[in-house]
Amino acid sequence: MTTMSVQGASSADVTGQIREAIQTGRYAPHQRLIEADISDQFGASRSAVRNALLTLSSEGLVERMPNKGARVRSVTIDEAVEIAEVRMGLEALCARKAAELVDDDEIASLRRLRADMFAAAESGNHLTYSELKNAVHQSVQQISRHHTAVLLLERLRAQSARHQFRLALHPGRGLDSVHEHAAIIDAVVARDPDAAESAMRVHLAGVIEVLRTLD
Amino acid sequence: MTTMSVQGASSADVTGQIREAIQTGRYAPHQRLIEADISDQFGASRSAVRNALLTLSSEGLVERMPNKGARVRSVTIDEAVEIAEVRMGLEALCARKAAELVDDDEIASLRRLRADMFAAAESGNHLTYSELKNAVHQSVQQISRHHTAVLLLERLRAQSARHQFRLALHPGRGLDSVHEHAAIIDAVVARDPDAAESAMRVHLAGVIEVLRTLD
DNA sequence: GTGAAAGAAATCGTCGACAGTTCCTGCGCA
DNA sequence: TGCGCAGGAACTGTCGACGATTTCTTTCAC
Repeated sequence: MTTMSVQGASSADVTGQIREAIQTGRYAPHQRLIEADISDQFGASRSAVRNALLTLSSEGLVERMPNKGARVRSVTIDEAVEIAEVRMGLEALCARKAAELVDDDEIASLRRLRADMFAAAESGNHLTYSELKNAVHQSVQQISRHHTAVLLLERLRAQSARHQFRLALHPGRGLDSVHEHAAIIDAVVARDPDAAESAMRVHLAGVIEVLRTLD
Repeated sequence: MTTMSVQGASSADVTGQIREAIQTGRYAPHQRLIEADISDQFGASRSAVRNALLTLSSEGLVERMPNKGARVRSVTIDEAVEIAEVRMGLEALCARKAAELVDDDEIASLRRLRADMFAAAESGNHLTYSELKNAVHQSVQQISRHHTAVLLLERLRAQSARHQFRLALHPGRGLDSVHEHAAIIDAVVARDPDAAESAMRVHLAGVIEVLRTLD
């Protein structure tokens, strides 16, 4: 191999890097994203960056104004509430489907998750507890086998990541939350679609409630 | 202006043209979309076409395999059912919000729509009747002021346009459908969120039922 | 000083060319 | 005949350059 490739980071790589920079806050909300600057920053061509911004725009992480450039999309509280409301509809659907389709292995896995969650909650380990809560939602979605709903939920989660974070360190929340998540698991494990959908709705209604008071 | 622009159709134009070609069936489902061919066909540059395909892929109208090209996405019956299930969740949310937020002008407009719909149904005018049914859904979504849900519904509708079409000329359907749509309107006009959500769910459950038997 | 207009700078949008990848085809060989 | 393996055709992917548009700055008349 004598001819070294002169290509920098490819389109897909750059997309990932920018996405991470947005989600970790290295690029602040509402910050302008200038193609030339970013391409320097990552040692990629401007086209690669341009494509990345196009992709991220379709994911809702970036806002683009024709001829005026892109900026990090900042989701207002109102929008975060809208997103949570849509999530409620979609996750309710997933919970129902999950209760219909869950198999024995998945039931075992959910039971383990439930136990771990209680353990983490009692030992006050907030970080792993938070991760386990997310794992509950993820599991339910996987079990539902509903590709369309899961895809949309993924995108919505990315968009509201920032608010999700603020929510996580909201005081007082977490105690009810354990039982809400446990109720979801119990309903799915019991293969009761109505109860599963209802438990998921109760849980997300609580989330929306807190979101509304956030400021 | 002495220097004529040599630019062909721009990215946005091409996107629209290809989108239409897909939705009207000029590009058949599963047909390969070769960038060079299309750029000839529309007198546009290959980059313009490429961007268009990227956009349409994010809208779910086109499928792209890395290094292997794009093709018209063909939505299977199973996927169409999934999409309809998600629509049920989202439109139920919109119906609920619409019943909460509807103002007097919108109520008047809905009443007119209701009357027109019955008139078209009785006179056997299938084409305008079908358009009016769509108008009901559109109106409810507009009234709900739920940008997030409306945006997602728009995309889903584009994806399942073909099945929507087949559904329209399904025999026997249309008679119940009138009353289902009327029930939705009545509930929103009565400002009854629970009834509105429920009426919308009943209607879309019927749609899903028919979809499942389609083949 | 103020405001409009001209000019310059910054940035996005588009293009054609070339590089890289996949897929097909035909050839040699068992 | 069947199989592997060049070689080439058919595409997609990436790049740097140029053109268009917006935004900032300067200039000048009133």
